[in-house]
Amino acid sequence: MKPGSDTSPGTANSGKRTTIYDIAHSVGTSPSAVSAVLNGTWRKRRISQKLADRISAVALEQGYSVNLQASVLRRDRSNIIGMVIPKYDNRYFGAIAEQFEQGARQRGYFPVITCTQRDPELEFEAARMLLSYQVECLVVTGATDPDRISDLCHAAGVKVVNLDLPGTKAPSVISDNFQGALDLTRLLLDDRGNVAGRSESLYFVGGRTSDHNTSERIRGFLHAHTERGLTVPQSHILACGYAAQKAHASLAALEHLPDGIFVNSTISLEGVVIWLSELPPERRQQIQYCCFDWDPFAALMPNCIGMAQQDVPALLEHVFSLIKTDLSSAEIKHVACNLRGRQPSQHAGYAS
Amino acid sequence: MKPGSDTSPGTANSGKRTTIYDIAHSVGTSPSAVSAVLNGTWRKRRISQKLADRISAVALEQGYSVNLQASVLRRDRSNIIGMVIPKYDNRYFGAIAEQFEQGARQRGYFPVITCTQRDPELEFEAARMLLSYQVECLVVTGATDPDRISDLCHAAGVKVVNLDLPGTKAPSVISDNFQGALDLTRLLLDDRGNVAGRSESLYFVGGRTSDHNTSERIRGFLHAHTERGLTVPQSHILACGYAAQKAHASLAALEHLPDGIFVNSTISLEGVVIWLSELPPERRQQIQYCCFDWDPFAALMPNCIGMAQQDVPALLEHVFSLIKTDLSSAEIKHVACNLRGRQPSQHAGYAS
DNA sequence: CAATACTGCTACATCGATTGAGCTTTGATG
DNA sequence: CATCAAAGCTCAATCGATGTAGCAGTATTG
Repeated sequence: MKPGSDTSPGTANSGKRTTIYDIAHSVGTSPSAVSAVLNGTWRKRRISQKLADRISAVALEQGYSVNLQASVLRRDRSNIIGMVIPKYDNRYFGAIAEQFEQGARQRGYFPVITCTQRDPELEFEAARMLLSYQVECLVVTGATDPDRISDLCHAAGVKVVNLDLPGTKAPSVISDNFQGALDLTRLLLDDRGNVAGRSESLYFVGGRTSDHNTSERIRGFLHAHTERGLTVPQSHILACGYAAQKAHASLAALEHLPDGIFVNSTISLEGVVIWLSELPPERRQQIQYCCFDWDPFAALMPNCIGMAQQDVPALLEHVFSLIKTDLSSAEIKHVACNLRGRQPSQHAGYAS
Repeated sequence: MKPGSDTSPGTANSGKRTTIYDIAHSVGTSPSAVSAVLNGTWRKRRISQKLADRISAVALEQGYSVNLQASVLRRDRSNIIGMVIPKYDNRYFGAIAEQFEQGARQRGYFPVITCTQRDPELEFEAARMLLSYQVECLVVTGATDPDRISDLCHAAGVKVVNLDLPGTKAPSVISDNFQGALDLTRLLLDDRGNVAGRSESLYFVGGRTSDHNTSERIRGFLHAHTERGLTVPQSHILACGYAAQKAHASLAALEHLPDGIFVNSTISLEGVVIWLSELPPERRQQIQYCCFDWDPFAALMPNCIGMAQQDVPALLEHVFSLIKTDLSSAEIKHVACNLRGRQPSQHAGYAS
């Protein structure tokens, strides 16, 4: 008997958590036996059913739960899988976090997610912290500088997968931003085609040109214009960052109103929608938009003609299979988006 | 030198993570000194600046990071603060998770959040798991059976606070659901008052009568009717659970259309909005609704006349102050909601 | 009845970091 | 030159769980 050798007077459970030593003491057996019984390896360690039952009973009665810090320290595996994510409070990242947890738990991992507000320094610190907690694997989502984190993980011998934004030093799983943006832009151009006298280029709002997703979406956006013989002036690309306020400000600064807007994310869309709501109704009704990402309410707003929903289950499926197979090839896996156009009934009603 | 006594040939960093023993070996000093230097206690342990510098340099070079499992095991404090939350993917819980993390980090804690899909068994298991990771404190959010978890925590000597749904065995911080629902219902009744020939009771959609929040909101809903001399028939309370599909189904089953709906959460609202979108436009325009909880897009939908936004920063402020002061009195702290009515410009435009 | 096999358990080293209790060495003081 | 203090370290126990090695007993076999 090593720790807590003080033979406490009444119930063993006063103040401190019960350990296998306490239980061993109560039952009158050894800590090894208690450990074996409580972690399920007791059959192959030839502990009798009788002793096992007594130990289980006492453990239950004393409300024992393993100290995983000690357990993980001793074993080689921690079973912890970490995720770094920029935000929780929008549908896309919320769904990623939620489904990641589910998937991890199903596969026997304990998921720990850290939210970093798109702050590069915090991203890096969070990754360090997760490594200190001995994660076996790290999923880095929407990081501004994934490669720096990949280096950290490689040094520690920890698997990394990038999700949503690609890196060059670890395998990445991302949406097919080009194709999604292309489809979405076509949808918007088609819709506008129904209205006579409009041939100007659409506007692109939100995101940063420095980030891979934004630049790919812009490429899709431009391509859809090109294939119809339209040119997009620089002034129509408002990659003002993701924040709602910035999108709002960019639109408010325009000299004349656009008739169609490609919104780069639901975060930016919040600004767009507020801006729209401030316009006089008759002007507002002329302005259609589409948005990359999906939100159930945004999808039913009057001026929304379509959204590109990223396929979160498929993205995560790929992440987990990469983790299992341990491909460290830094390849990029593209996953198609689901194009969600407006339902006919909505089109007829809501928008009119 | 205890662990890893094998003098590796080339770089120390081959396969395994570097430990203080590796660094001690490289520098030619003791693990104690390395530990002291790397955790900042070296000044009071009288380690020279010179040695400290050498150790730091080697640690950086070898990409060392503490093994927190070992560190936490040894110290009495883990600095981990846990949260159990039902979902991430709606604005309310997303905001809670995100701001909880921020607040925790600011206060020097390491936050670990677990999402339990409103499954009572998973809630309990998740709490057990967090206890196993030696959390110092647990915030239980929206749990179906918070008292069971409180018992568990008390047995382990861990502080608990209930958030969003109250319990009887630990202090709770919740929104003032009665007042919020009362205000919201008044808003909706006022709005309807402008339209001639409507005097029927509103409908209440979503949630479970067994849960505290729902029953308080129903109480507020009923009170607002009573104070205007209106009676609400049982058939107008559709507490069908939170899921969007259930709300949709309940409304679809109605014999004639309601003219005003009180929606119990944005999750239920998703179903309501889809149901609305399926109605012919002329019927749809007659139906106004309000919703407890807030969502930036939902707030701007044509038929939405107001939302009650729970004050997440204030809720969390109370949670953290409870944790600090350690009041184990099982009191319930009520926090007022922000009533967000529709802006005039929206009213005029979007809804018409 | 000795040799062997098997059952049922315990002892002890170990994981990596922390920390109270020393143990040298240097410097200052009487 | 002894004496004492302080500076600058190292030793070794410890946190709780795990698992290998091994020790008693009992049952089986020749």
